[in-house]
Amino acid sequence: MSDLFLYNTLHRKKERFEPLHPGQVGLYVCGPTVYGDPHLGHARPAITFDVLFRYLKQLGFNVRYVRNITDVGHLEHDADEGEDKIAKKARLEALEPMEVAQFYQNRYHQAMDMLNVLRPSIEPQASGHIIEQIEFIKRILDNGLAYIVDGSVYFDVVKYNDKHRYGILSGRNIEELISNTRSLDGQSEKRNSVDFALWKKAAPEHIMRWPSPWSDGFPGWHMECSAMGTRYLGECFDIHGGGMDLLFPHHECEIAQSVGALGHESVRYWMHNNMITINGQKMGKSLGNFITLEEFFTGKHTSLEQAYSPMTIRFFILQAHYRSTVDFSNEALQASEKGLSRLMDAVARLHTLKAGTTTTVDIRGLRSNCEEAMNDDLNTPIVLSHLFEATKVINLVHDGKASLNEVDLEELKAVFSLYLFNILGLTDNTTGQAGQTAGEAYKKAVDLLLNLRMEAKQKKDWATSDKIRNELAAMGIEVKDTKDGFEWKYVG
RNA sequence: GGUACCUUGGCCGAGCGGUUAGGCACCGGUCUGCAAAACCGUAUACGGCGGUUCGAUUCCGCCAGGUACCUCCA
Repeated sequence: MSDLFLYNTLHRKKERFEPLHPGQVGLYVCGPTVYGDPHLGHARPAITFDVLFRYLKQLGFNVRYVRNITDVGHLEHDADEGEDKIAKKARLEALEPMEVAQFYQNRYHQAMDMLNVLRPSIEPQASGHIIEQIEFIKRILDNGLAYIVDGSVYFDVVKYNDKHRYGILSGRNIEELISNTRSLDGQSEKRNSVDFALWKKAAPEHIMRWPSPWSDGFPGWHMECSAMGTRYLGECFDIHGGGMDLLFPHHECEIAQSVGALGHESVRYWMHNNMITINGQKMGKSLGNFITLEEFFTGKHTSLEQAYSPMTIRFFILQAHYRSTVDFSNEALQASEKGLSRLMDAVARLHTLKAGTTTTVDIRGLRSNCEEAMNDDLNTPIVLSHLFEATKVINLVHDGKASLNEVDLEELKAVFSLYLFNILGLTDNTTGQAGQTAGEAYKKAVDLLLNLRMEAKQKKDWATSDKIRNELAAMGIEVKDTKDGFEWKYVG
């Protein structure tokens, strides 16, 4: 079996993945800031790293997957006044900040569950790790790489850059950054524009605040990931993931903080998923062009021609490689919906196939082809293309135009189950929902009706036969006639 | 302005120095009481101009167009 290669943003190339400790993988991914409804942009990293998580486990690694919940910090852009997002939203809605954070965290979990994204091993909240963050800042201060101004603590990027290189991840150099950074209005306590806050003193009206050696305040933008990553995965760990938009400054600052506190880098492989675009432009909160996941699931958004199921969204995302941008459009989503349905129909059909005495089509390479694609930096579109090739085989066998022996048939079932369900995490929610809730009795009832229809057809009683089909269709049950019987599924 | 990336057939989207990606749509066919669906099959491509090479969509240069980051953002 070949080795797993992952694209490491730090070195801008694919590298063989070798964990720090054999058999163990530490994975950290930047999670959501819980101050708004989850949108399509949130789905991409969640699904990308969900697939990585699933695949690493499949490879036999013991994985600890940490994905944070940002419920404090993150200064707002016009907020040199020192107001953070959570607090601002809370005041608008006259709620406790933690109430707001909890609400959106729950919403996030709901959406992710629907997308069949597995929960991480640990999901730490920034607000629950203020002590760790303070300790982390202390270490940076002890190393002389931060300074205190009126109760706030800033990282001294210029000083850091004397000994280390600030910009190794994003490929920027500090001189250009200094000359190009727009000077923000108002006071700056920072010695240099490139410096960033480790701790911010809270303004009097600021309600999210914690005591610290320096002031009552809150941690800076980038601190939580360094502190919590170190806490749960150690001073050095394997993989850190997140969206490409976090590459700079967020991840660059994390590196500086870690080196500043620990004396060495923490992360061995940096992975970044690309953005989802809408009309060629990034779908983002700041641009106001995002569509929430709930809007996708219900179809209630002016840009949407219809509702799209969570699995359609998941499939749509997996059809592109995670490092490419994906352009959203109704057309593309509808194509995904049909493609997914074709795949799922084939799986359902697969379990009705009877083994033949001989095998006339070659499916031997399927498993290794899928594995090879996954090992090549998680090339999920290629995995899907192989599964579509196998779909063709299933259909041929179903039509009696090819046959598979017992061993090959079992292999085909095993590979589909492994890749489609376990690794890509797709589920069959077209037939699933009604079938699962109503159970076997419901299925048998439909089968009974359709058997009656078969009898009517044999008597050429087209009126009865059409009536059964049409009324079932009205209830959302789609009937397809086949050579020697029927197939049906609930389409809602 | 700085940095990085992208440009593939009607649409989406992989990939690679020489061999069919795949999906959706289209067209042709099979099946069918009808219809729908389903299934099978064919076709269409690599932004422009140069260069390297026996050969480039794939490597290099230039040009055009686009995107992202440089400010919170997945």
